Order: sequence, then C-alpha cells, then structure tokens
Amino acid sequence: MNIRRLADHLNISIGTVSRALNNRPGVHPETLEKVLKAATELGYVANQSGRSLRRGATNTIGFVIETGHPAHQAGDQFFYVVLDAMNLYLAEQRYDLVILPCHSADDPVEFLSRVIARGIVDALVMTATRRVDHRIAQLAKSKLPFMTLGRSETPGNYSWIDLDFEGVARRSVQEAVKLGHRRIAVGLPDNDVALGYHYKAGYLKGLAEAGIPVDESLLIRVPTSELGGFSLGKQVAGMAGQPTALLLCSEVTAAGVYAAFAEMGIEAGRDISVVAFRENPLMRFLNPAPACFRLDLDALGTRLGETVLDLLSPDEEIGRRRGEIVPLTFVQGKSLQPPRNPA
Amino acid sequence: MNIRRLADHLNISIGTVSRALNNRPGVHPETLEKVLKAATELGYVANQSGRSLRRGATNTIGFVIETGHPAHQAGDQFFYVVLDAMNLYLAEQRYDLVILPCHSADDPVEFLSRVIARGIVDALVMTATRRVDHRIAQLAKSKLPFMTLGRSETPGNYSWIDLDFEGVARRSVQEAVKLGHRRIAVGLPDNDVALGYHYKAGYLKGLAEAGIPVDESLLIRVPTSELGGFSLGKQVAGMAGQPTALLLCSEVTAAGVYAAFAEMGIEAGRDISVVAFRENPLMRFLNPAPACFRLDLDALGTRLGETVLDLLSPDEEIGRRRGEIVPLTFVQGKSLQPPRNPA
DNA sequence: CTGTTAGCGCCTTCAT
DNA sequence: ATGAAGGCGCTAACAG
Repeated sequence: MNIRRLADHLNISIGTVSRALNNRPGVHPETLEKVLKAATELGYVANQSGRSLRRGATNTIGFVIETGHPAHQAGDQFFYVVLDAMNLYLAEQRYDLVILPCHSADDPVEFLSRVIARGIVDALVMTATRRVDHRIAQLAKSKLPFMTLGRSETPGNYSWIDLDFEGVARRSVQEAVKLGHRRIAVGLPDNDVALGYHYKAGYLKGLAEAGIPVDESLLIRVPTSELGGFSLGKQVAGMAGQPTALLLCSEVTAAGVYAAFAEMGIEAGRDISVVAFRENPLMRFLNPAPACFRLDLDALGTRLGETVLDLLSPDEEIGRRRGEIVPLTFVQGKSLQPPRNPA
Repeated sequence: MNIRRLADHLNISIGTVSRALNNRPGVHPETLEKVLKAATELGYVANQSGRSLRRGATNTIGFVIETGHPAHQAGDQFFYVVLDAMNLYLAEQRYDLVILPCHSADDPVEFLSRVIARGIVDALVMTATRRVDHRIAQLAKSKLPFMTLGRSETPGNYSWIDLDFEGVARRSVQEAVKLGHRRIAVGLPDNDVALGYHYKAGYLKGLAEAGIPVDESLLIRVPTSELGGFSLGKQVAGMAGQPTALLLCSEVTAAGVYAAFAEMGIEAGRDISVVAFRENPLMRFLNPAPACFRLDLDALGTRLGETVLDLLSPDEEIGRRRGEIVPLTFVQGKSLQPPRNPA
C-alpha cells in the first residue's frame, strides 16, 4: 500500500492525500476526514525511505550505545527506564527513537561515520562519553546535531546533560568527614570515561575543604563491574592503614564490595563505611543498606528528549547548545557510620 | 556528498560508481580501485533512504524491545552480551542492527504496524514473547519476516529460538529429588510471558516422574524482579508446611529470595534449598552460591543473527522457518543440599 | 481547495 | 566496460 494506491482508491490526487496526512493547511475538512479514514482502514503508513529522501529528514532520533562498553553492562534498569521516558516524550513530539548499538569489534568513530552518512537519524544522543572523545570530534565535523549524556573535554557544538558526579563525591566526603572519618578511600573507573574525572575532582575538593591531605594510595582504580567491586573491597580491607570509609562512583561495584567484605567478615558501616552511588532496586537487598544518592530516571529521560529536540529547533535561542548538570539527593544508609576509632 | 558528486569528481557516470561500490561484475579493475579510493577519501557512504527506496530493502535488522516490560529490566547484561554477538555476526554479513524500543504507554501492536509499514527494517527479532501474542498475529498478516526469542502458542510463519525452560525446570526437580526433597516450591512469573508455562510444564513433568503429587499452594506467582523474589522468599519461608526446596525461573528473583531469607535468618541450602535459573555475574556474590544453569550468551547472539538472516534467504531450504531450543548446563551450588528431615 | 509535476539518491536495465 | 535514463514513494512548489 503506497500513497498512489490510496489516492486511486479515493479518486483524488496524491498531492491532496499527502497534504491531508501531513496536516497541511488547505484541505477540505470532508476530504481530510475521508483520507484519514481510508488510511486507517487500509493500514496505510507513509514509507519512511520515500519520506526521508524527499524531506531530507527522518524524524528519528538515534541513541548510540556501545554494547561492549562497561557503562552499559552496569546491570540494572538505568537505561531501560531512561529510554522509556525519553521515547515517550519523543513520541508525543512525533519523533521516533532508535537505539544504534556499536558492537565491541567495531570502531566507534567508523560506526558513526556510517550513521552520519547514511542519514538514518536527524540527531544523536551519545552515551559512555570519554574525557577525550574522538567520536565528538568526528560528529563536530559533520553537520549532524548531537548531544551527550555525560560531559567531555573535547570541544564541539553540542549540548550535554551530566549527572553531578562531582557534587556527589564532594557530598560523600562531607558526610563521612562529618562523622569523623579522615582516611577515606575512593573507587574510580580504570578507563577514560569522563565521570571518573569529575568524581575524583569532587573527592579532592571535599578533602581540601576538610583540610585532609591526599593519600594517593586511597585512590583505587578498578573495572566498573561486580568483579571490580569485589577486588576493590578486598584491596581496601587488606590495606596496611585500613581506610575507615570507601566512596563508590558506580552502583554495580557496591554488590562486589559487599561480597568481598562478607568473605572477610567485615561489615559495612561498622568496620568500614561505604557510600554508594545511585540508589537502585538492588540496593534494597544489600545489608546493611548503603548510603547512596537518589536520581529521578524518568525526569532524566524526559530531559534528554527535550534537549535533543531543542537541537533541531529553528529558533536560535531554543536551539542554542547548552550543558546541564543533574543533581542527586543524598540518601542516608546504615553503611555510613562514625569510624570505630575517630581520628 | 552523494553519488552524483562522487561521479563528477571522478569524471565517470554514476552507474559505474554504483556498480563499483556494490561489487557488481563488469567494472574495470582500475576504475574499481579509483572509485573505492575516492569514496574513502571523500567519506562517501550511500544514503540509506535512497538505497532502500530503490532496492525495496534496507539491509537492516530490527530488534524489538519493550522498555517497560519486566523481561528487559531483568537487570544484568543478558541483552547487551546477546546483542553484541548478534550485531557482530550481522555486521560480517553486511547487515545493520537497530534496536526498536516500544515504550510502555504505546500499544505494541500499533507500534509494529508503524515499523512494518514504514519499511525501516528487512526483518524483525521479537522479544518478551507471550504465550498468546497479538504481535505475532499482527506480523503474520504482514509480509515482514520475523523471528522470536521465546516460543509462543500463537501460530504464524516464523522461526524461533527459546531457552530450554522446560528442561531446566525438570532437571531442577530431578536434582532436588535426588537429594531427598519432596516438598518443592516454584516461583513463576505473574504474567502471560511464555517461559512461565514451559517452566511450569517441566516442573510438573519432574514431579510426575518422581511420583510426587502436585500441591497447588507450592506454585507461587510473583513479579519477575528483585522485589518479586523478596516476596517469594518471605512467602515460602513463612508457609505452614514449609517447602524444603525452591526453584526459580529467573535470575533476578534470586537476589530477592536471598535477601528475604537473610532477614528471616534462613540460609539457602541449609534450611531451604534454592535452584536459580541462569548463572550470571551477580550470582558470584550470593552466599551460599546458588545452584543454577549456564548459558552461552555469545553463542545465543550469533545463533539469533544466523536465524534471522536465514529468513531472508532465497534458498527455500535455508529460508524454512524453524524452531530451536537452546539447552543450559546444570551448575552445582551450595544452595542445593539434602533436606534436613528427608521424607 | 485540488491536480500536476519535479526531484530527493540510488540501483538497474538497456543501449552502446 | 561504461553511459543514459527510469523509477522506487514521497512532499513541496506551482498552476489552476
């Protein structure tokens, strides 16, 4: 079923049918109704290729994920919830959302070249942003509008939304210090992902404010995974001058840390305080409950949708590229308690 | 950059350029080389809309997910690993993979109508299959080839791949019975998802083989989530005639069950034996280690890719629709031990 | 308000 | 081995 057959069926021209279907002005109300009715009955939906070719736009937003990247194996439903809310918003604005998976054996930059050149989307949302991100340089050269979830230091004409990793780290230090902690360890990602740098910056700022000197041995880099968390827990608990608190920049590592502690007979809070990152359903099942930070995933998804569509606005002010930092709320938990021998 | 500009740049016709780029026979080797070189240099990639419109095919496979559906919030990296392997295979066959997310406020059937009619993919992989699945009826009416991950009872001309839920349940019963268990409870999904029926069938078969009468109160339906598992654990532990073993058809519920047991001072294996479903990284951190089943996600992803491309084969035998059940391997764990008071 | 028509980028058939 | 030209389905500009 194409527009010609639909038009023939109605004995009118394809031009009128097209106008009717696209809500263009200047169609007789009666004709409009007839067209819409017939389209529904015959199950007509405009062919995307024809429309895109003609319009030079696809009305589709691409969400790029790297299926091999640890940020996406983070486990819980983070992306599902965010995507759901984002998709809902985009649908209201008559945009489609497709997820473009870049597999682990592919080069992310080449992958993007193809996406850009083939013109399958009008704008992109990038994830797993690195501090220095070649994909951003690549996109900046093209004319395809894009935004990133996560800041990068690579310049370019794009918008971004980032979680307040720096604020979370700083607040975590403050909460620990308030209870008397002075030897505070931190688990950081072992790759170039941007959030690691911001988290570290917040940690350092927090220490500086409290007048605590930095001990490099307390900055521990591990893979962002359960296993990484396990290793982190073992390392921290086995250190010569055992820290009294441990801060985490990822929720998946928390389970690993708890498991390592369990094996060693260490209890979070009582022996070593733990501040996790994002509150998630799994945390409900860690005992004692981890102190962590709450994030409205639904609002984040909607905001992503708004921001990416703003990129396409002809209005210069709306279309202006902008950055936005999403705050998280501290949630008290039994994993954070005064140290046994306050300094 | 389009094919015309590339052709002009080379001072040859677009027909020749197209032939060269598509590996068609009858292009002078020298010309071929020149074209490929220029295409790389100028960053030319065929526009997808133009190509699709002309060819009537997109060289793209769609993977449909429902972002609001519990099957996808299952937590761990199941889909990421499967998608990565599938994508890799498809890329080798020069196909692209896109993920099409159907959001929770959308009607899955309407969503598919749009996907079908707009012609954005050549074939679909469906997930979260229901026992009675309207989407399958819908797709069967269309001419779009598709396959499902998970069987359904809805008829249609499609291929499917399913995990051996029935075999897993039956084997779980056998292992429990072998150790002396007779009161064996089972956690089932509280919705129409197909796997629940197969798991139940295997459970019943296992009981029948062991000559154990069915006690309906031991079939417990809970949401497929950590919280559902938590509720399940509480129910099982609190029952009048407490079961000595509990079988799970989903890995996410395991964490919840363990948490519920922990709160009640019950230890898996010692007090109530537990057989979980799929072995995953998180299980590493449940204590005592759950008995479960191993699945090669990588192989599953590749197999999905092969199966979906087979649908498009002009060779009648290769293109034949077929069903395939993927076996899982039993992995012993300390959560499965003889009951304290063997029957 | 409606009909006609050009052309988006590409591939393929036909002619050379 | 290459060039020329039609047409996939659609929308927008123009003519009526």
